[in-house]
Amino acid sequence: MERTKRADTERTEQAILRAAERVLADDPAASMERIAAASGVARTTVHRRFATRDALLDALSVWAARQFAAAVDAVPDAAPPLVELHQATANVLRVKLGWGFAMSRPTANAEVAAVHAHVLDRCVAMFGRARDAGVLRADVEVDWARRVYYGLIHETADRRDDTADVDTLAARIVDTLLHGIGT
Amino acid sequence: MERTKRADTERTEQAILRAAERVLADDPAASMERIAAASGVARTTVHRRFATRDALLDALSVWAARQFAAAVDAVPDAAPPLVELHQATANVLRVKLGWGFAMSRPTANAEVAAVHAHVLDRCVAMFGRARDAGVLRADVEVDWARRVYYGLIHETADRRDDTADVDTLAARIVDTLLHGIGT
DNA sequence: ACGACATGCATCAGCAATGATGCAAGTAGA
DNA sequence: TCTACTTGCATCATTGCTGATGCATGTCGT
Repeated sequence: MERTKRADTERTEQAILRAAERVLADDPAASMERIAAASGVARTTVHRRFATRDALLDALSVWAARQFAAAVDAVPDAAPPLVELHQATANVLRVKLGWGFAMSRPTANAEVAAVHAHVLDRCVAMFGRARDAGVLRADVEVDWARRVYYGLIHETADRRDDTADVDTLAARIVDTLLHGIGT
Repeated sequence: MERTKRADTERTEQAILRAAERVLADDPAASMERIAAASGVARTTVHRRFATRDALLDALSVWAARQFAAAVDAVPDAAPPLVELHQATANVLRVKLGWGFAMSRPTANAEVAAVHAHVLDRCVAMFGRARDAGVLRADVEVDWARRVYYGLIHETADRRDDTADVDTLAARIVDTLLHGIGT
């Protein structure tokens, strides 16, 4: 079923996906034409690689989801909660800085949904460990905690004019998440 | 230049704007057809009231911006920082829960830009007063504080399945903003 | 080097959304 | 009530996007 792809095919597909992310982040309604132009290929080539516009968006989401999963799964869950939190944040930021559009796009794709569910599980588990370790307040709803965390990451990843490195950004997120900005 | 509108014209325009918010929040690429249907008017009527699609989106943004400005300006800036913060949050939430799409949409409209700039000014001023009153840490960058604040409001307004009332939501936002979710 | 495959280009068909208009019926406001 | 305005309906033109295909040229992998 899965015949090995030729190297140039692979390169073309990557170029298209990267361009799609870039262009669509700027304008979610951008046409295939513009994506093709940004990829450096002809529009017909895009259609040959991705049968329909939906198929392209789907592939984009799947591609981003896989990197997302990899970033999350690369974090050792045996580390101390604070270390784990920082690592996870930094890893996710690294992916989200480059694939923000693809990662935020709602999709019906099963694999993407599975990844998000899996990440959510790990996130909740991580917060659970943090709470057990006394790092998190016990009276905060888990769902709200998670939303605040996602929100901070989103807010940080949205501005790529930030020149700070990923670890600095992650540190700021974790600090704000835990202590807020009040005295 | 500004002839007084007939009452039914006014009603129709309102209905269209409300429907547009509702429909576009669900699908930002929805057609005029769908918006018209949701408004309970014919598609041609929408075109009579708003010459082009852009004009409609623009009017929608302006309408939301005015309510936004009103919500912010209704907060007395002589109140104690914590009270002011809570009031502002609740007022903005009230508007944003119903006009989230229109308020988040990027636009080149001058009036909308002016409103956002004005709100930003008031926000920064409010944070300044809060800091002077010892409510905010002095070592936090103002811009980051503002982004976290906006992010929390956004995160809260995104889920209207929350049955909690606006004041409860605002209280949670302020608490999280100031103290985070850590111990 | 050779066969298989990918690409660019030109070109086509189809479609859905936009925007406009004339006309008859309804409604607001004085 | 009378006038001016608004609306719904039917209809049309235009436009921009999508998706497909045939052919010549170029590139990959063995």
